[in-house]
Amino acid sequence: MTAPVRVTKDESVFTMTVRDVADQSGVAESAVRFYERHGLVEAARTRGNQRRFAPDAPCRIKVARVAQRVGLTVREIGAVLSEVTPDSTPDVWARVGDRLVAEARERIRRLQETLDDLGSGQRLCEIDD
Amino acid sequence: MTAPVRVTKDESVFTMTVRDVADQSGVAESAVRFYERHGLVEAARTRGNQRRFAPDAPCRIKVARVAQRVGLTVREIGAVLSEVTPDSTPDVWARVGDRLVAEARERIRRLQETLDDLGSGQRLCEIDD
DNA sequence: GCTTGACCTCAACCAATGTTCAACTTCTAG
DNA sequence: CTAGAAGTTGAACATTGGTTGAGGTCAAGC
Repeated sequence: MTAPVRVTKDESVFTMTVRDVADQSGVAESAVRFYERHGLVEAARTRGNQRRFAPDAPCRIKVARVAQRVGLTVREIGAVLSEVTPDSTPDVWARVGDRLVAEARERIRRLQETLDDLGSGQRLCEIDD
Repeated sequence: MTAPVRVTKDESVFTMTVRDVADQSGVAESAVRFYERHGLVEAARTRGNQRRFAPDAPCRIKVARVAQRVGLTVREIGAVLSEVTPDSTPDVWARVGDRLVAEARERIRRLQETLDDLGSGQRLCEIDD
């Protein structure tokens, strides 16, 4: 053993620029920075203070966008994604998926409820919140 | 004919105060004023500049809230409600109901689409917007 | 050495949907 | 008639999810 081995983190995986992540995830650079500030993705910094993202960043952002579609706030998405690391096993991702499915079902359920109210023959202004 | 007859508008139906409307529709007074500013409800003014609403105001606001639940913006709701007057026939209200039903169905459809994507076995980060 | 492009931060702005506050005015009941 | 409850306005604030712009830095190529 000649050199110290860094077990915890290989900095070299942090290679993607903001531009790269924006392109590959399909959002604006400003959004990438916004998501980083809110903890959805993590970035290392170069000596010149520039962000460098790991290759999982675009994926995380894409998942975040799906999560937004089902109605999670950025804060909630941050919490969900904080459970996932680059070395997470697939079942961790599966739980994220489950969470999104549950959320989507709930939204659908509530909308369907409203829809049922609307079709109930009840007069519109008598539908309660 | 001794007195001029006002055929167009009987001001005397505008009797409800902001407080009345807020109570009967279940929203805050500030919201009632907000909705008035955005044209969801109309108010006459007393000589002292206070709002007086017609009895249909709470109903309009309740419908507006249902409309919000199905995803319409205040602007859109204003447009929808502008079709309805106190003397509208029931079928005008029915069309409002239809519009809300259509909107709710559309939202449900889109959510269901996302849900299907989530269940498709596809990896999360490969779901497109 | 200089220009160019990509990046940085921080602050301001946008839209939607209200709420809250201060400073007044009006209405109503006794 | 007068006190107190209730109404008025406009501006500022809050929250969510970003975008835009000014002013500054950094690295590379000519």
